[in-house]
This record gives sequence, C-alpha cells and structure tokens, in this order.
Amino acid sequence: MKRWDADQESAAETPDLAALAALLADRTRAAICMALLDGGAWTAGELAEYAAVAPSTTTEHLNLLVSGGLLAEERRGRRRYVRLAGPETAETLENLAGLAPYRRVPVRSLAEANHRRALHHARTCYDHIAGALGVAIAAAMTERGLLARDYGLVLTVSGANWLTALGISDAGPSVARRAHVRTCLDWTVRRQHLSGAVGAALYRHALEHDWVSKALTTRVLTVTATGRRAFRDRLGLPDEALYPSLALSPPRT
Amino acid sequence: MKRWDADQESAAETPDLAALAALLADRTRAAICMALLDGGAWTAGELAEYAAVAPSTTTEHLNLLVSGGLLAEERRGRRRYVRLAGPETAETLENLAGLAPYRRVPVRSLAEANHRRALHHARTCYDHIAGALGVAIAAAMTERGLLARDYGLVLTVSGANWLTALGISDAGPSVARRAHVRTCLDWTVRRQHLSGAVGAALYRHALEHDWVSKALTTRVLTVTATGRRAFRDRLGLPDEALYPSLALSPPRT
DNA sequence: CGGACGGTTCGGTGCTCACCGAAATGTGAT
DNA sequence: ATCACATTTCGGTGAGCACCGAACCGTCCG
Repeated sequence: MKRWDADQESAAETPDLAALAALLADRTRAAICMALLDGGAWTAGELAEYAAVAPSTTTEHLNLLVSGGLLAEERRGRRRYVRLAGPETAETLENLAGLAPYRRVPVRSLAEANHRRALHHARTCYDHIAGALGVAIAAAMTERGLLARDYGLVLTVSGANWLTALGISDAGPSVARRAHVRTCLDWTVRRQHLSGAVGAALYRHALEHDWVSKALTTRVLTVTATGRRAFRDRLGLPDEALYPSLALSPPRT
Repeated sequence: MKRWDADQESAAETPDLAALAALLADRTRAAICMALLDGGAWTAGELAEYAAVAPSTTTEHLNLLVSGGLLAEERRGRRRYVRLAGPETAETLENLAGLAPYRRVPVRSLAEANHRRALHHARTCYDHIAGALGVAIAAAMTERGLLARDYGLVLTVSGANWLTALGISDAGPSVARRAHVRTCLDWTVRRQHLSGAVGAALYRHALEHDWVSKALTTRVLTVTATGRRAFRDRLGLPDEALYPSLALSPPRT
C-alpha cells in the first residue's frame, strides 16, 4: 500500500465497454436503435408504439441512449425527436447486428409477412441501400470492375468515372471524413453490401432520380419502373434483385 | 386474429442485438474480452485472477461468452483455454471501445502507472500494433504516400512495393478474406491506426525481425534498439513514438 | 380561457443476474 | 493408489433495473 504522487495522477481512463453495451443489452432499447437505422428522426411517441411499451418507459430509455451518446435529440415544441448520433454509430450497430445470433420471432399476420419480404428485398440502412438489392449492387459493381476486391473493396478508376458519369460529384459535401467505400455485413443475407460515402451518395442519387422510393414510416424501399430500367441498363442487375416477389426465400435457421 | 398459412412460415428471423450486447454489458465479461484482445489464449484461472472474481464466477461468464459465439475455446487436459472467436470479433470490439465513454479508474501503485504508460505507448490489438506507436505508423505511412487517404485508406502502389521490399509477401496466407487495409479507432489516443491484413502482416514482420518484443503476460510492446533504427530509417518516426517516457501525457477528461 | 396532446416524473413491483462458498468432477503427477 | 490442481455444479443472497399507472407540466389549438 505505497503512496506515490497520489495527488498528481492517481487515476487513469479506460473505455467503459460494459456501459456502452448495457445500453444495447435491453430488448426495447435495441429495437429502438434498429428502428432508427432508417436514418430518420422519430418522435418519442412513435418509438413507444413501435416498441410496444408505455410512453413513460420510452422516456427513460431515450434518456439513457441520449446521455450515452448513441442518440442525438432535438426538441421542437412539445415533441422530442431522436436520431442516431452519426454514421459511425450506424455502422457499429450494423456490424454488431451482423455478429449477433438470430432469434425466431412469430409472424402474426399476412401484412407482417409481406412487410418482412419487402424488407428482405430492399431497405435503407441509415444512409445507404441494403437488403438483396444492396447486395446485388455491390456484386454487380465488383463484377463490372467498378469496385476492386483486391485491396479490401475500393473504387477503381473506372468506378470513379462511372460515378461522375451518373452525375455524382466525387468530392461530396459532408463526405470528407468518412471512408469512401465501406462494406457492411447485411443481416438478412449475411453478405457484403456497399456503405460508406459512396454508398450514401449512390442512395441519394437513386432517390433523387426516382429509381427507388422510400416508404414514409418504414425502412422499405420500392424499386420503381425507372429504377428497374436504370439498374438493368447500368449494372445489369438480374430480375431477382428487382422484384420483391422473386426474392429468395429466407434461409432456414 | 387471422390465421393464414400458419404452418408454412409463421416465424421469421431477426438478429438479436440485445442478446449479443448483454454478453458485453457486464463489467467482468467486458474486462475478459478486453484482455483477450491481446490475441492470445488464456486459461480460465488466469482470467479469474485478472478480473478479480472467483473461479466459479469465471466459469459462468466463459460459458456465456463461448455459447454466444464471441469466444472460442479449446480444452486441453484439465485446462480450458479461451480466445476471441476471430478477427471480426476483435475488430467489432475495438470499434465499440472507441465509441464507449471513458471511465476513471484509480491507479493504486507505481507499477500500475508505469504499465499504463507502456500500454499507452505501444501495445498489441489482437494481431496488429496499436497505441501511440500504431498511430504514428499509420500517420507516417500516409505522409510518405504508402497509404492514400483519398479513398478511405488504401495501400498505394508504392505502398505495396514498400511492403514487398520489406519482404512481406503481399498475398499473405490467411489473408484472403480480410480487407487488406482497415483502420481501427484507437481508444487511448482516439485516432486511427492500421489494422486489417496489412496491419497484421506488419506486426508479424516487426516481431520476427526483432523490431518490437511482446511481454508474455500483457499486451505491452517494447520497441527494441533495432526497431528504433528501423522505424526511424524506413518511416521517419519521431522520438516521441519510439520512447515510452516521451509519450504525451494522457489527455485530460 | 379551456382542453387535447406529447412528454416527463415518481413510487412501487417483480424478475433477472452477478457473485460467492462449499462440495463435486476429472485430469495429471508422484 | 493417492494427492494436488483446474475447473465445474449448485444453492442462496443481494442489487439493479425494466416496466407500468397516475399525476404533473409544457405546448398547441380552438
């Protein structure tokens, strides 16, 4: 029990992994985070209904998530909007989800089953495209030499040209600090899809040019007729990737 | 309460984020995982002592972590060795640690303080180099055009040449499936360092050529005299990155 | 000024789980 | 065979926390 400079620096800092994990270790809070992976801002009430808990319970969860730095909040009038804190948060969440075990959940209605199939087919993942469509895009771009698998996954020169030809300015705005190409393990298909700045730019482009349209309240994306033509012409995507009904049935267990 | 094909597919699968997070949400289990980030295999007893809990408690924790897929175990005789399940696990853990809040922990002895300073200076992170040294390497390689920051962080042509000149065969053995260059947010310095296959190869090379030596029981790396010369000649690393005593004092709060 | 609405605060309840010690198991060494 | 050692099983204890309902507090609308 030796004293030694006790005043100067008798304490150090360690990352508190357990504290962060504890935030996600609850079913309800995890569900909230997964919902927010659509990249949008939700009100406390919407999340309460989505997670099927009382409003008061939701308040407590949101307080924890916000003060833990996972969520950013914005109060407007009597409403409280929350969103994910940033892209890194979203990426870490997706990584975790890819590593997590699967859990069987009952499907209670036909509507829910259709919704699941749609999610499986195409959905947003924070600010880029995921699901079978996202995986197909990444695969096709690699196939055509726009992405190179040699060094991880990078944009090739022809890939950069392809992007500018589409009208996507390579030096995007808020893009500076993020990796241009980043892969993200898809939890429905368990295969890589495109995230990072390029993935985000591509999604923005697809939205603006009406290739896909996003449902208001869910993460489901629908490929429009224009989009089908564009994806077929420019990337040669197969029909399975373009029509939800043709989607492969979910893998067993 | 409408029935509809109830037999065929009345259940679906979702990633159980909460279940995975719950594994890390405990102080003791988190400590165990952080310890295993040294990339080695520990026995149950060693971990019990490290985490300062009873052996029986450790058994329970290890059971959970192994069956949750985070740890791999190997039983040899009456001993139980555990290690991290794989590189993805290690990378996800480091990402999480980078996102986690900091916690002040008391430093009780001079030895512990020295140990912390050493960790801060240079340590292993699963299979590559982290700490101030790791950050300095990544910075110097970017500086010298071996890594390009343009597209995320990729190996440039001169970078690949530099590696082969060192004698690091670019097409490494178990390297195929991992991204060659990957950055990893350092939790001591909060800056990027080099992980992925290239990071791993570099660390292996440094070990084999006696640039650094690893302490047996901890994650601390020591830069040898040979290493100092090599790092200075080949990457122009400054003295701060090479001598632990010159390390910057830890940032306040 | 009501009155509806979105959110918050508070007390209380029940369940989960990390922990330990003591006894049991199984392996290795003598 | 016997003893030491690493780990496991089991019962019991205590603390933490997710949840709800009821009351409360701002904000928006008529």
